[in-house]
Amino acid sequence: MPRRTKEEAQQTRHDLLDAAERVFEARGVAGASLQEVAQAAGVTRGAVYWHFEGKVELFNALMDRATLPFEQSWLVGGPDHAADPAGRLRAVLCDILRQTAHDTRLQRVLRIATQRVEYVGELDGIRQRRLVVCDQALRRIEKLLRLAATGPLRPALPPRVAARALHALVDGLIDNWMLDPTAFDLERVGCAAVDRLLAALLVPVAAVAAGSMVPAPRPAARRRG
Amino acid sequence: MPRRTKEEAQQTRHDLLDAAERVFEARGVAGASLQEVAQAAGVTRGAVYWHFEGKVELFNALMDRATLPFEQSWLVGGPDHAADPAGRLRAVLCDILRQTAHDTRLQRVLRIATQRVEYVGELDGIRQRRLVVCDQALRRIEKLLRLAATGPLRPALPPRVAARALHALVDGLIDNWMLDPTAFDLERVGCAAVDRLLAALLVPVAAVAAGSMVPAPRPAARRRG
DNA sequence: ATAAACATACATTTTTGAATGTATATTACT
DNA sequence: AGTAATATACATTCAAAAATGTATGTTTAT
Repeated sequence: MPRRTKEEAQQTRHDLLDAAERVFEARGVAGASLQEVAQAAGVTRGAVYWHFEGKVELFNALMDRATLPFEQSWLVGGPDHAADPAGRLRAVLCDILRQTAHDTRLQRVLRIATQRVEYVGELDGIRQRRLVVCDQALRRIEKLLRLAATGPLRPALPPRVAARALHALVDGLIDNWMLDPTAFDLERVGCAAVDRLLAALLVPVAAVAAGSMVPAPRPAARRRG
Repeated sequence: MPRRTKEEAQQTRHDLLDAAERVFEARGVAGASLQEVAQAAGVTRGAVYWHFEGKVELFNALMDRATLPFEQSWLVGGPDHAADPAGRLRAVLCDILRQTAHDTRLQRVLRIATQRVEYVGELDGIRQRRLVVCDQALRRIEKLLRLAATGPLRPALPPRVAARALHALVDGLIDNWMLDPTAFDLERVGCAAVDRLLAALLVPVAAVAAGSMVPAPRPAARRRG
């Protein structure tokens, strides 16, 4: 009994995206058939092909719905001009960890993007997407680091390198936690780790003048040991 | 013309694993057909089904060949009882980064394991495998941290937490670099980041007594704001 | 001679894309 | 306001391709 009202049609589209999330997480993007997705949504394949060109566009629409509001809330919004940019940076990074640890839907989409899809062919767009988000995050972190350096703090590394380190730490924490969420407390352990790295990256001017506090790590090998 | 000598048969098996590496990287594990793998190895599907039960066992054999020598060289071997455990820890972590940046075959297998396979169904064994390696690495790092703490250094965090942070940093660096190897210099940036985090994790006893050097990061929220 | 090390052929299953059918909202027209 | 016309929102059906697993054939080392 087709031709529901426009709102019902949009509801069907929404249901299809929800179903796709569940099916993709359970069976993988390549392993899932559109038959399974349709069945999980309570419709037939005809509805899928009406709303989407095929599996690729369905997947992209799924990622759009999940990541578009995501990016804007963190990477665009935020009064970075406020005082205490170091504290602001810490808050931003820890919020990401906290949000990831608590938001079930976010976890599902993250799991699909990192463990349930092959970055190949037309689905390689997911890699491009991750690169864009990564770049935005790096810019944001670097900007806050530079702002922090205008106070009584000095960066111990070039801001770009320091930003890369912070981003890699948060990314690695989330990745490891997604492999086994029972392994450790993402928010608690993660925030502690971010605190430590931030402390090492933004040192008081006095400490910089007196030399770094590194416990005698031999300098990086230039060319030969 | 079958039934070559035993060595030739083993060579065929080896060729099949090589071909699988290339095909899996190019088309993804789910997206690749055994026909393509056989063709890339210069044989037919009959040879594949003779040497392996199917795609799953082929994939597992591929991972075994790549990761088994890997684990033993880093996680088992190594005179950790030597002096300067902090320097030893730094060397181990930076060696991982250096090796990853230079070993093309390692990169290919890493890319397959992280971007070319869906962690689902029978292929979910790859997740278990990553968890085992992760656990071994954590133990090794934690052990070295404890050894380092017997000297004039004190860990600024519980060793288990500190080990998790170091591991996540290295893992995140490698993951980000694998997304776009042209984005930054893995060895140089990575070693600098490891140095900084190590410096923050292993602080001189005097600094511990005087309080941490954190630039006033508000303490992690306990329960509510 | 026998079994290993493949190649070849075949039947089955699964999925896809498209084509077609159809009932109902919506719109244009009066 | 009522009604025909049309586009919408699906369901159903179908043909074709592709991949898998197996069964069987063939050659050669031992």
